[in-house]
Amino acid sequence: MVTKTRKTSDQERKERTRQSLLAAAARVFLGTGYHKTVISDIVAEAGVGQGTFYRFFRDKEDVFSTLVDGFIERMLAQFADMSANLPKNAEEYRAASLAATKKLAAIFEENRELVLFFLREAPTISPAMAAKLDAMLNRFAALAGFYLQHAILMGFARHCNTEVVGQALIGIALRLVETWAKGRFATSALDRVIEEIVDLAFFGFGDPRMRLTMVPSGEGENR
Amino acid sequence: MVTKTRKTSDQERKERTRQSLLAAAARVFLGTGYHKTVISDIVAEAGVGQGTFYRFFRDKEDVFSTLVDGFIERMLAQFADMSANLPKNAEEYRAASLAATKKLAAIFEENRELVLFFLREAPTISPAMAAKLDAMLNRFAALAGFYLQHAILMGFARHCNTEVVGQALIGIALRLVETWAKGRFATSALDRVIEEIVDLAFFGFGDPRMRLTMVPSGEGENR
Amino acid sequence: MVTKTRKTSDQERKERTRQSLLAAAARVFLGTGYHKTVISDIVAEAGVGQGTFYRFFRDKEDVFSTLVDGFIERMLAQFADMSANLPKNAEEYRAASLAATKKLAAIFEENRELVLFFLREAPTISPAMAAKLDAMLNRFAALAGFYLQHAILMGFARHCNTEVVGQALIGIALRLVETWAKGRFATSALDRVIEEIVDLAFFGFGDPRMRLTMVPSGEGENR
Amino acid sequence: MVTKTRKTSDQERKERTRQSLLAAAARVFLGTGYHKTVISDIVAEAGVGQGTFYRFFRDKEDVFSTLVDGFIERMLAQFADMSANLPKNAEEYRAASLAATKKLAAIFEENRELVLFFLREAPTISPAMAAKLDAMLNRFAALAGFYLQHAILMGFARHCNTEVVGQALIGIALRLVETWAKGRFATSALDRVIEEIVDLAFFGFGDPRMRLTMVPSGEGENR
DNA sequence: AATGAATGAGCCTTCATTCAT
DNA sequence: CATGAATGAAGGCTCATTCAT
Repeated sequence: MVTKTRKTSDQERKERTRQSLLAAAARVFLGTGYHKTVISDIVAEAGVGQGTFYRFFRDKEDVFSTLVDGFIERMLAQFADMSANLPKNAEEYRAASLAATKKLAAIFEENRELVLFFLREAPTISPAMAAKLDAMLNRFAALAGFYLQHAILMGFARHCNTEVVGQALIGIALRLVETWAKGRFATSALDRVIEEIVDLAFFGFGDPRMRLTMVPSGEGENR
Repeated sequence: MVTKTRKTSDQERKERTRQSLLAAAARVFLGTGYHKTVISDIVAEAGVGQGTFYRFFRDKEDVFSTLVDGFIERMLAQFADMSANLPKNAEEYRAASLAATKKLAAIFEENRELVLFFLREAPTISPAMAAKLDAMLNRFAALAGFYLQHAILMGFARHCNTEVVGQALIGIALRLVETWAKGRFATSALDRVIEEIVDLAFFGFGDPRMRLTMVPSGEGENR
Repeated sequence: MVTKTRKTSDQERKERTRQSLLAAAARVFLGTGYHKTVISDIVAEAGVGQGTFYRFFRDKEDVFSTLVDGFIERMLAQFADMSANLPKNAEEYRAASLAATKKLAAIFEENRELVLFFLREAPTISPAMAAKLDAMLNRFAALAGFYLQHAILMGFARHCNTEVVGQALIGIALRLVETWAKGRFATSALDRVIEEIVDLAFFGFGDPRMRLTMVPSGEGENR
Repeated sequence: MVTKTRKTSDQERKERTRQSLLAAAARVFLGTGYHKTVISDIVAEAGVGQGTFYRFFRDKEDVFSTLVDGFIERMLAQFADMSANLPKNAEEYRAASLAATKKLAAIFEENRELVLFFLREAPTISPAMAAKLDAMLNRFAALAGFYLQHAILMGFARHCNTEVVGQALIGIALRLVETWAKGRFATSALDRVIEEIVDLAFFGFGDPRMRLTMVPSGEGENR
């Protein structure tokens, strides 16, 4: 007779197996790369039987997808509350931008390998997976664009195409993540790099004196 | 005895075969993706026998690598002469940046699929291929950094970490390439997008009035 | 959960599969020759799937090697106890030689094809395999040499280079095995052939009267 | 117009090509082993085109066979005259045996690698090739048997099965060739080894005193 | 006659997937 | 439910052989 407790423990054991498969898959994927990973690597790493894999996942893409979904979920959760309090002035805006960037960097530091792996491999796995990555990046781009839009409306950012700039900011982040991971910028502390690019985003690299003449709507400046 | 004409025509035939394999490989890679492509796809597309492939290439990676080398070579050739005449003032600098970006965009437009393919797949193919892509991007980043450095010395760019900014600019370019390819920015013309990001690079998105207070050396501006 | 019985029966099934592959390999090797045999012949003969072969053996040489190791092991086991009781006089020595030769012949009769196959093919398969055969033959040669040495010391064999003679005896055995297998000596019974060569080994074919003059230490004989 | 000289030189060139293919094949076979040798190795070694091979030989076995035929022919030529003068007494018989063995050894020394190669590989190449080797060895065995028969008839060899002993002698030769080639017997000079085995053949290793009692027809000895 | 580019049959090997226990 | 033995489809690669030049 199957008691309720028995059922529960069965359930729990099953879930534990599933988790160890997921964890094993993550480790193997990171070490070997998605395309070179074979199912038997995963089950060996997880210490379960070959057939067990198929009780939980359809195939390699399925387990990858599951892993990725979890990651994206955690990722977006971190920024879910961000839209709650919008900056009220330029100072706050810059501070919020700096904070958001640092938060992003922190998340990246914690998940360094997984992030890089996902960014690099997702586009080559399947259209579905590529779309998932794309959707995530676009959400971030849209978020940045939304803040920028707000700043423009509030008058503490100049008028610009927020869609383009939003994507550009994501591009900066992605490239710096890659470069940072490869150990370039060795001399600069991460915080310095972040400030550097926030400055870039706010002020560009142009000489301040130049812009007086170059920006059409320049009359506001030389008051 | 082998006549000279015989040898020449053999040589030519061989080269034609090689080229048709390369072209076929490019087409198949783009359509199917590197990892899902099998050699028999390529030879079928090229209309040659299976064994013929191995007369020219060691394996799939070899043909990919050959394709990529050709592309990188053409790419760098386009920018080889750029360092010849450095901009002499801010105006020229901005014009040169705009021109370079447009040139890059034009090259991309011509090789749209190959570029995207290389950017996406290279990191997952092999460490060697990843290194090749990385090297190319770093060269561009260094080039941008070098120009920026020159501008700073000339006094028409503000002082900043040229290494970081160089990479950031590459990031912007990569992300916009991706986004553009997916048909976003549908409403904006390519030229507008380019101007937008060159402006971003020069001036940031910060409100010009803001920087008066935020940039320490701001007094130079409102004299 | 895996029960102990499950594990046991799995183990047994696996071993049975392995054995049927080994047996099939032996049959196919003998019929087709090592070099012309292909893996698919073996699996077809064994009645298992193509992939199954690779669960047990690395390649063709591996299965051959396994087969050979088993054979050598059985072979040497037969002669392991031989050194226990050394002959105490010439009579015993001759009897022991006859017995050993007959035993060898019996083993050969039982494994006729495998022996011939191994003798013929091993040298062409790989240096490792050639060395294995060589080692086995040298062990037999050394064994024969050792007995001869003992006989010389005991005074019932004339002094000679035991190393050379040991190898010569192996040579005789090998050649007769080959010839016998081909059905020559059809008229003579195996036992007669064996006696013939034991006599050859003991007395040579020279006329007894001749040796009186030819052997330097001949004075012992015509007392 | 094709002159006679033109024809001749064409003929000669063709023959030279054929010879260089044969020589190249021999070198490659010895270095690589028959089974691992591929046609392209041979043509590369010979410095001719791939197709040229097929103008002279049907396939790999054909060229091997040609090589072997030449070798056997030369081999047998060396012993063709031997039957001319048969030994007239035991002394001559022994001397002739020694001489023949030394001649054999000399031939072997000159063609060491080719001989070993042929002995080892022939049985695994095809039944036809195995038969060729077998036939050659049997001819030698028959030759030895014939001499022995003659000696028996003349009364300077004891009565024995000449067929068996003939093969046994070949066996001794083959085994010593193998062993000698591997560098064993390092201490003994070749001539000593040869004398050793001729003695073995004539007298066996048995103690001369023993045979008085053991050979049934022993009374003839101590007359 | 000689060449060597091209070919494709054929073998090896891997690995996702099934299924009896 | 978990297992792992067994499978065979699929793809890589080699190399003997052909044939246009």
